[in-house]
Amino acid sequence: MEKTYSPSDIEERVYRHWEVSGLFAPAGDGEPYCIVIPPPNVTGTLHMGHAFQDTIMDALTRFHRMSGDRTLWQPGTDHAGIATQMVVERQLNAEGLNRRELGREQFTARVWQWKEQSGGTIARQMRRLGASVDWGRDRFTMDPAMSAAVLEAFVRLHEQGLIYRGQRLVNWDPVLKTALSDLEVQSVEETGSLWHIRYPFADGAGHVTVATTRPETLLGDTAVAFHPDDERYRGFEGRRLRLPLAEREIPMIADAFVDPAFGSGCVKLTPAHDFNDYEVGQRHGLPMINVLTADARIGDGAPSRYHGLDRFEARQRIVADLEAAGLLEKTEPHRLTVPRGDRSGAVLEPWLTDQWYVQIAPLAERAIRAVEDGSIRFVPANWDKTYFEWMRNIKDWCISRQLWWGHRIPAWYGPDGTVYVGRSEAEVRARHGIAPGVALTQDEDVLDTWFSSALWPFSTMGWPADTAELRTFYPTSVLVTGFDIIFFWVARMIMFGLHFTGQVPFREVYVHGLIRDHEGQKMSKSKGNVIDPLDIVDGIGLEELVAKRTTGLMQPQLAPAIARATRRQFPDGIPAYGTDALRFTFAALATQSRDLRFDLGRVEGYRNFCNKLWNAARFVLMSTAQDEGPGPERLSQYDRWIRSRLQAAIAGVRRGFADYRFDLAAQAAYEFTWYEFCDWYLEFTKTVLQSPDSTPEERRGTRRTLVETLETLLRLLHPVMPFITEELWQAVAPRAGKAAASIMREPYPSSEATLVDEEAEALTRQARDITISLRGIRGSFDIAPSVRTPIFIRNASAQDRQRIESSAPAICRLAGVSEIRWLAAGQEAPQSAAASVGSLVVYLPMAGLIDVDAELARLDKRRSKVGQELARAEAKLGNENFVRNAPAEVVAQEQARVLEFKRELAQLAEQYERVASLR
RNA sequence: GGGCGGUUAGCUCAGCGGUAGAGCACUGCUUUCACACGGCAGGGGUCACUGGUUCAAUCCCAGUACCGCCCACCA
Repeated sequence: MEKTYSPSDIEERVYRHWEVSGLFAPAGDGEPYCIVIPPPNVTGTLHMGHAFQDTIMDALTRFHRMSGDRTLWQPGTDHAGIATQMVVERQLNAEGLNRRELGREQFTARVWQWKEQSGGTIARQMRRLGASVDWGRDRFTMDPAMSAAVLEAFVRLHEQGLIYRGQRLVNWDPVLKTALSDLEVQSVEETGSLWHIRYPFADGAGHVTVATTRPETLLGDTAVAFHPDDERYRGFEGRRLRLPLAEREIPMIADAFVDPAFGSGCVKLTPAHDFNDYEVGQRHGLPMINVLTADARIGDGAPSRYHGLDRFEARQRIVADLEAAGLLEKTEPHRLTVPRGDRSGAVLEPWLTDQWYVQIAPLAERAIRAVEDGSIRFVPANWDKTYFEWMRNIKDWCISRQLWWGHRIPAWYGPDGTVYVGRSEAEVRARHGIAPGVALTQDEDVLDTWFSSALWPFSTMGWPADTAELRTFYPTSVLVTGFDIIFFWVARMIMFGLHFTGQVPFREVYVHGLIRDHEGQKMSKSKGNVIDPLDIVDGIGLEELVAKRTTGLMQPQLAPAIARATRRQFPDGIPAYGTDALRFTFAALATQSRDLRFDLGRVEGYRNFCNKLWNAARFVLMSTAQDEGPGPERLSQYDRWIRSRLQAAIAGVRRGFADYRFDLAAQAAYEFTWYEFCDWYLEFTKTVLQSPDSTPEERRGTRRTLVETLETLLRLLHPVMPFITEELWQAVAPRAGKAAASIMREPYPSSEATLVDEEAEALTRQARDITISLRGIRGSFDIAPSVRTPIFIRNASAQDRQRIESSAPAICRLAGVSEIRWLAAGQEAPQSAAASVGSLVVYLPMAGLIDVDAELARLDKRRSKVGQELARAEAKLGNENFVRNAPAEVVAQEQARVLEFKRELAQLAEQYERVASLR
């Protein structure tokens, strides 16, 4: 074995072995356990957030698989309608083409081609990250079977009256020329203007003033409203105004929606271009005048001199015309929230169109109840508040998109405009008796991508058929997701799951934080702070990294700054840390926080941990390469100690998994491995294995313990660090009498109470405390590690003496002790430095070497610390309320501490005097 | 406007009604036969602030300040 762990030699080979051995498929007849992957964009690449999420899902999957559950991690990808279509359209633009020229069929063929070409990236990345998904069940949301599920869901909802087509205001993206759902609208606060405009009365008697941030919509105004209780406008209801520029007459109306304190208390109403105005318009039966076209130019509803103007040009023109007419009272700067499309970034328009909607209230009601009654549990629990908040205010879901890439809406229109919904044109014709000669045209639109995503937990299992998968794995066990898609995805899966299957889609939702860069910034291409997870695994040179970050930018002018920052942060590029180090970092990062700062320094630390484990295994293998042959065994106190500590570590890691606290699980595993197994136990075993005094029985016991502890530890670590543990396990397991194709299906360790050994722990604790005290003294006097000295111990009871003698070889080895001598009461120690260990005093003689001042300073420091503690403890006990009210064991503990402090202080004083007398 | 978080060592974060922790960084010693991606020792914190509850508060409660996120129809 190499001295240094080299992940690149191992990972791909090990993964291939797992995959060809079919180890990822569900097996056995244990309790079913299932996670469906949140399907990433099929043409995308995995970013750090995916890698993080995949690590958690894989750790859970491996944990449950090893626990004997029939475990399925269901993989798949998403067609990502808008995102993918935009990418391909951009490709076309670069070739001087556009999708309209190509036509629908050719265009979608082109998208499929792009999907085939780039679709393998994610699978490759996931393999590299060690994801143990069942590749045999890989799904894509536009696979025939998935599409059939979408069709079925749509038709059923329609039949049940839960999908309807209607004309109403929708969020319209004039760049992408499609409707969007409320969720796809980003509210961005921006600086604009507030224009105060005079609307003259039709009878020429003065005017009212209205304030607006969107003067161009004036052309579509159909009323001006004020608050019914507003004294200033008492009796104005029904008065007619002459709408400037459009020269139409519009009424004044009263509606409680108006805030009298804002501006003049009068608001213009444009029911066709504003959601509020629309509602007021509905209440008052106002006409709706559409003045915008699909690409947000001024259209037919407006006076012809404005036709064809872009909305922002029109705004300038209209303000100028108003000013010329003396109707512009004033203009003020104004902060306002602007709705923008989350994909295009374009300012959205509320626009009157025909769209398909899901009537959401009946679905939401059940979905709320499922979380209220605990059928679904959020982890951390607080997220249910966010969920309820949204679900209780939810509105109907606009599901039609004016795109070509996606599931086409299964609706056909007859020549008279009648709408028929069905699974196919043939079905529609048959059901409605439409003659072959009558033309039917299918709806041009496709469904919102999230419509198919909402079916994912059961469509991947074969729904609407009643399949074995569905019966076995549905409801799935847990959904692992970021909080950013609770509304987009989680809520909709719950609604659809309950509606179509009558069951929740998952029992738990583990909501993790979002991976940000080391400064807490969101990782994004335009910020230039993106790290490809595989670049951490395999490493990347600086130039390549700079190139990666600066090519394909939407705003190429950012490239130099990004290049500079990258060169500063990674002057030598990124070294190859390996998958396990990255995965361990993710696990350790998975606190309950919603922002998780990713720092390469931590990866380095956990890479070192991998190396530590590697070398520990190397040591175990070397130490057990030769043995005494079979025979009786005897476990030393150290053997019993590490076996006992291992139980605590197992319990800690298991608790972490059970609570979705991967950070705590990682910490428990790390601390045991490094601070107990490596730092102490491996050192202890040297005293047994390298001492001529130890018996064959003892050697056998220690060798067995070394191997068994490491073998168990590897299984304990495997869910988080699959590669290194597999590689080492294959070497170590045979020494423990085990052999298997993989560690993957070996049982997950469980904590066994019978192996907890208080006596061995106490014994070892004492040996450790003595060692640590002596090292402290040696450290403060700069005694070279090679110098060995005798020590003296005072106050040892017969039991202490027996115990310490049994630990003597370890103390001698680890603390540079040549010999342990005992001081009888009243017997003087030679010139020494001293330390208290429980009731014992340990002396380290320093004949002639002792630095009197240094030792006095050291004693002083300790004395002041102990003195402070003592004062605090005594003050507590002096408080009679404490003694009366605190639990007896707390009081007793405090009393014990006082005794301990007093004893140590006395010893310190005595030692101080002895040392001082040497001056 | 509503909702939800956060504030603990230089940095990133755990923790928790009763002795304040880790990683990284820092200082000193150390290349002895698992590991220098190592070992040993060490420095560093009035746990944001103010009140309250309690025998006891970093922890529970209330308020304040600052930071952040989400939702929302105020022109």
